[in-house]
Amino acid sequence: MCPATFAFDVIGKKWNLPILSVLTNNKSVRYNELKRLLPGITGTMLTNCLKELTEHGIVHREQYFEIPPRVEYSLTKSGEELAPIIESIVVWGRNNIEMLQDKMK
Amino acid sequence: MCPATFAFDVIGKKWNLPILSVLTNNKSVRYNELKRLLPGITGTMLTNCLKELTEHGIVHREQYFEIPPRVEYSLTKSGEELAPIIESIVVWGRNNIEMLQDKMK
DNA sequence: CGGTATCCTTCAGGATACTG
DNA sequence: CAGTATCCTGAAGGATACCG
Repeated sequence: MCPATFAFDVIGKKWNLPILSVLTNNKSVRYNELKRLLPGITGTMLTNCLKELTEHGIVHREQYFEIPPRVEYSLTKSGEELAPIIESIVVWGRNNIEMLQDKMK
Repeated sequence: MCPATFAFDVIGKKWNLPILSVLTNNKSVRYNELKRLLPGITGTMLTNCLKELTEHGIVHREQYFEIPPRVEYSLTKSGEELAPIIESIVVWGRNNIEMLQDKMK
């Protein structure tokens, strides 16, 4: 598969950027915490996305066998390399939305 | 709307990154040329995406009233600011896909 | 050439209930 | 707590035909 296609698929999934954004701003996040920080996401979607991101080596899943169970999600090395990109996307969004609003006036 | 949400929506649409990627590598592209450079896209989708990107001030549409008609699409100032981001996404994809393939071995 | 209009299909994503 | 399993809906996306 073409690297660009691979990257565009990862970046271009509805919930992936929001999830990665949360993980960029928090060292390690639990499942339900992640869900709380992502208003509108359903459990099914969160699970699917995390699974895919984990398989792609972008997110790390650490399971602690305690009662009650605890699972922590964090960025892998690959995921951390994505962090500055996500940051610049947010910055771009901030600049661009201002331009749009100026036009509306 | 939150700037991050706005940016994630733009970036997170299936065909937007591929389209912007083509426009990043070509100063100005015609409709059918764009379609040819994006294998798999349908006319409907290309039209919808271009319309939305134009409304968001990311893509510029220049119409020449000739016979036969000619329409050129290019990046606006906002769109050009996105170019380095797209480039770094592609670079990230190239590095990451290698890591994935190494794991498969 | 560069679309639009129309109708159709598929699957991403959602709701709910249940489990180790 | 952190999921699975199941079923379901709607909207993203596709195919086709036609138009300025």
